[in-house]
Amino acid sequence: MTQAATRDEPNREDQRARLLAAAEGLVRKHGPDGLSLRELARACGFSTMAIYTLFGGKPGLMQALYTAGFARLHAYALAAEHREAPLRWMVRQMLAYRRFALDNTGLYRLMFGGEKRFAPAGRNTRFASLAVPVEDAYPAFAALVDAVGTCLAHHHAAAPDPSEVQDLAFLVWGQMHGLVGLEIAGYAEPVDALARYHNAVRFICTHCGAAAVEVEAELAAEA
Amino acid sequence: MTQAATRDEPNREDQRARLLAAAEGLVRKHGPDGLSLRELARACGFSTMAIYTLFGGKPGLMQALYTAGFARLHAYALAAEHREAPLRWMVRQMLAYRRFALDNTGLYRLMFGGEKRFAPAGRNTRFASLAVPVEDAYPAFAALVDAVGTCLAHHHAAAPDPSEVQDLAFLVWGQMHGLVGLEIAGYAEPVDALARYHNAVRFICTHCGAAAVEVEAELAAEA
DNA sequence: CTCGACTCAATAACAGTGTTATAGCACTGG
DNA sequence: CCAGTGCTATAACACTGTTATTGAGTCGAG
Repeated sequence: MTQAATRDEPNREDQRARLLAAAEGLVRKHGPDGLSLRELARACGFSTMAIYTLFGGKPGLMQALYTAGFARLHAYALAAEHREAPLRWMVRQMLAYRRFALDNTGLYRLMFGGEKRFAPAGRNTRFASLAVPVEDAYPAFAALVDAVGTCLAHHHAAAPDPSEVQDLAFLVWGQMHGLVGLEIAGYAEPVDALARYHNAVRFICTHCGAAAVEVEAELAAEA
Repeated sequence: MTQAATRDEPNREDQRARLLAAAEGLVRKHGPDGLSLRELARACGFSTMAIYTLFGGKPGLMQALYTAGFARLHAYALAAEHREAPLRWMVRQMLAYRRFALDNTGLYRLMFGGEKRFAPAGRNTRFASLAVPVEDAYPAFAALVDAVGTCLAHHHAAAPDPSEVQDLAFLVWGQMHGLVGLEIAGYAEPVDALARYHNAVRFICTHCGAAAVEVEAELAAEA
């Protein structure tokens, strides 16, 4: 049977978690491409092979970091939720996105760097379920769509068209991702980047129908 | 004297150009991180050492690709210039940005991937002039500022505040970079990405004061 | 023309990477 | 208690960027 010697399951999960945490630290320090399996194994006291049995190799590890990153981004988005005040929700949502990116630069670059989604190199069949999942990004994006939709509905009389909400949410995502990406890549001093990000928030919120003074008040409240 | 044996200068420049072109091809195929000095040297018939004498090592080569990339982006921007019709200029400028990114995905990722700007690893003093030049990006950005400024001035009565133009141009850059980055990273099908990019063009141009039908006409003309 | 000096390119070596093959350990099921 | 199996550690392979060394070639001075 394949179930023969599963050993203690919780131990396996703990090891995975420890490796993932350490890997995230290394990615934070050296960037997504500076992650070395040997250094990671040394830092955790394991051998290099443990990573292969637990993740199936480096692509599997990257994949795990990828999904963990989107889970955390989703958590940031949920923490910013504020259904009773749609405008505040919107502002907090946008600021939370940038905060996530700046707090987790390594993960962010790994998620959006455009690597061909970590296709495994070897012929290991056990971890063939990798390579593809853009869908990990969906929950975080759905939260953004939610915020944009309620904000639009709150400031306009008629309920907005769902596809229009999707389109606008994607534009907002693009705006946030672009500014944050430029900031991370070093094309703006942090103070300028913050001011420009605030400009983007103003830009989008007023487009949603919010009054300029209200937006300013929310920005001041979140500062 | 240091001028002793400069050998034939044009030959050196030719070799640099050949290596750069081949390197760009490899970056296009394998991504910025998949560039191998040995493979590059093999493809050009040189030895690995030639890259060291001509570029000072891999960081120097990356740096050369970086500046070449921004020169080409600037060329795309200049080709989109259309001073007599500010709105058309604006639309063409934005579309040219995306076209550049899609035509030169490898270079684009190298330019905006956020690598710590190619600091040389060894203690080679001859190529110490590397690491820093964010300024390579300036000409391309200046062209964008120019387009945004004249478009704003054309659709508004009073001449716009220069700093306001700069801020808006940076927002536009962020919007373009974000959408293109998401597209390159695989977060949108090409057809959806194009439609959303068009949405961004509409969004920004109408914000500049252009009439919706005019923008639509320009988009149709450029299709 | 000849010879020293100097630059550059090619070979090979070093430290590092991901991955794989081989062997050994620790454990469970009978 | 023993066979069998999953997991790990050691070592090897092919590859990377970088550096040291060697050898070939060119230049200018005497």
